[in-house]
Amino acid sequence: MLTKAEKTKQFILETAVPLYNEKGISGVNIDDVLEATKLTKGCLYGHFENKDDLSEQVIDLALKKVSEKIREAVAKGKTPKGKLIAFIDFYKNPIETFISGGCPIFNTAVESDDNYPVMKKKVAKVLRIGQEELVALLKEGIQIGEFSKDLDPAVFAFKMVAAIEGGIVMCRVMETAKPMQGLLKSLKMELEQYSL
Amino acid sequence: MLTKAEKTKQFILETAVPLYNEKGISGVNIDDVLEATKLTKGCLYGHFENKDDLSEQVIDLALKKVSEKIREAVAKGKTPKGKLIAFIDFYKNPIETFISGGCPIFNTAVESDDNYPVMKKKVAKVLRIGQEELVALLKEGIQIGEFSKDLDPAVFAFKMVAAIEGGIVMCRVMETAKPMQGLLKSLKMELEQYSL
DNA sequence: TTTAAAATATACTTTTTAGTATATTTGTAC
DNA sequence: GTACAAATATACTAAAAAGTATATTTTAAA
Repeated sequence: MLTKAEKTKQFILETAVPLYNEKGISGVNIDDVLEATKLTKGCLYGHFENKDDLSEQVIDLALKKVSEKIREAVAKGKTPKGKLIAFIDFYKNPIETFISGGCPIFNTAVESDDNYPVMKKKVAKVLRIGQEELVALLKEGIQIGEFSKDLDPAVFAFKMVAAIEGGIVMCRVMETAKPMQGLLKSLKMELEQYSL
Repeated sequence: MLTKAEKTKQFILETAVPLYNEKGISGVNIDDVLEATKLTKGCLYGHFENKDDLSEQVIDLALKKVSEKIREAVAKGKTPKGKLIAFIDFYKNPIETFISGGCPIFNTAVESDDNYPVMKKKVAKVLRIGQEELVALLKEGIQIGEFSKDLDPAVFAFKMVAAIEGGIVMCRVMETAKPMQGLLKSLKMELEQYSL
């Protein structure tokens, strides 16, 4: 059973996740977190060394949550092709995202790039593992004869994620989910072209 | 001729552009700008009302600079297809970008999304106009018989920008320009498929 | 060259944010 | 139920950042 302290800490992290995803690491301040949790400084600093410590654990949780959710979605597909389509459909709605504020992987990637080397490493790892999993899926698809050998797994995996993540940002800023539909359809068509 | 004050103001803006692109709007503070320009507060506040005013003008300039540079690059292409290939090649090197710190359009898009409505509008406009220009180029290509009518201009324009911008972020975080080459090649191949 | 206005520098105040010392409350083992 | 430790709240200090008043320097017109 979780102790009261562990529960509180988890509550703080869970509450802070959307806050960080919306405002960014530099944009969040401690008072925002206190306001959102209705807790006080004494309490917060009882669970975290300082703001950096909090930020790191929040980002960790955000990355973990979204990674797990995507894996869950992908797992619902029956074959490699089905799994890839499930992946493509994951961010069907780029405005109302799983964690409010867009994709935490990408948000953190952009902000950490020149400023937060520790976070940057974390995101890089998530992206790298994600790419490896997608490549493995595409290779499996080729092996079982679902896809043609002309399909380059590494190139397609990268293109897919880059386009989807880029598309999310564009849709959010332009305040329309519409182009996303066309994009996802186009990615599926591309996959279809390589289908046997 | 530019007065001294105008020169100084331009100098501040030009110096601040890469700073903002690297650190983000929330991440930059006035002292960073003073440090980079070797100027003093009195001087800076003589040219800008406050930090928001400075930020807005810096972002304006960054967006203008990158837009112009892209237009220049595209203009070098002879036909619609040539122009599109020039566009695709623009961010060939996602690590050493035109303005240090990645693409200012995307960086600003991500940060402004939930925090800076004014900037968000500016980026949305830049993206919208960019899409319109690319769509026009693709339509022209279809009209003059360079591309097949099966090519959907709006979908392809969106996919292209989303993939490139997403690819830039991924490459930067993973610290490798390699996947970008595969992506750009793949986008060109896609264009080739629709070529007559 | 003189001089008045514009531009810039200096030295300050204010505000915001992070962090801490200590008091109070709450949970739990006895 | 009591007592002790863990958890949380209060009220403070410290640091960082923004912003301002005023002095000094520079520019350019007369």
